[in-house]
Amino acid sequence: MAKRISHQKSMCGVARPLDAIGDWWSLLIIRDAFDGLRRFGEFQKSLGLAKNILSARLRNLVSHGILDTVPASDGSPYQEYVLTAKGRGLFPVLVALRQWGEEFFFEPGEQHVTLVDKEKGSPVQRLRLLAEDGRLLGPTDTVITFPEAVVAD
Amino acid sequence: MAKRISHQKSMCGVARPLDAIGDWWSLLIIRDAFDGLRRFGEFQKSLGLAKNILSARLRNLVSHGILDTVPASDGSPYQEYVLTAKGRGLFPVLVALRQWGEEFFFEPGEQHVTLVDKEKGSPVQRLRLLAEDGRLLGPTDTVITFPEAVVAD
DNA sequence: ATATATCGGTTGCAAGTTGAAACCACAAGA
DNA sequence: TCTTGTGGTTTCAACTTGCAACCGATATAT
Repeated sequence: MAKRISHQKSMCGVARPLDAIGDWWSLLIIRDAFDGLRRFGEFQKSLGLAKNILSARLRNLVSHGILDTVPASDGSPYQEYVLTAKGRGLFPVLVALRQWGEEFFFEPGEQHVTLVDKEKGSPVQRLRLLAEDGRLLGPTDTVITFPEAVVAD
Repeated sequence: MAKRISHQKSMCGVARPLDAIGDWWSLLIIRDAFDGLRRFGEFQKSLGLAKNILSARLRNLVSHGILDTVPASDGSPYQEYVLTAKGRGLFPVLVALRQWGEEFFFEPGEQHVTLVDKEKGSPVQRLRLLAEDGRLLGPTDTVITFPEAVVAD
């Protein structure tokens, strides 16, 4: 089942997540879980994937601690799949992906749903990456390394 | 080559991106591109994937307008792969994934590289999602809909 | 009691994808 | 000339995907 990354060098902070959610369907399952879906059949109907695949994906997500199975909630003898804290931690990933999709994958003017602030109904801002001192950071302003203990400038 | 999603409902702002970068390697290639890698051989050495796969992935990324091929830069008769604006737009996605990975995929105390502010060398803050009026938003504070379509309760 | 349906899967199998290794074309160097 | 390095393509066995059929447990209808 595991995609088998044999590469140590790649097992960085980006590669490890991909090992858990790096396939196509998993993120869509998680997105639906954020939307409140919990039952096998709900996911299957929403996503339209084959049941064996859904079964495998759910099992994989549970084994990675992203979803958890809880006995039931409404009488039925089945289980439900709910996001763990780790799973809920994927919220920024979904938002980032969605914002990128909205910016580059829709024609200007093409009608589509978007992420809005529930309280006000107004669109959210873009995700922001801030430095420790509050400066807004872009791709060229960061580097991947061990944080310096340095304080002096 | 395309994973062929036939599901209209799924072709939302999350699914469209996944159609372009939804496989395991593509994001790692893009990550390396952010790190300054440009040449076929550099990607191959860094990632350790088979050359045919790399070739296919690069072609796919170029066809999606995420990478662009430029003739050469240092005399060699080959081409280089550079991020387009669309590709650079993936920066928040990578950051989100990395921050999630750092939070949940490393033992507390396990040594690992992280994203730091290039200027100061200090760790960056977590990505923030802000409402239009500046409130910090979490998973339960947002909903996916058409903007302004919210009904008062 | 019997038939039927629904839910949450598993199993079988055909088709598609992946990836290691071999091969190829071109250019530079010895 | 022969060798090395770069940037791929081709080949082919192994693996993954996904449709469809099946299964067992409950629920509902007759």
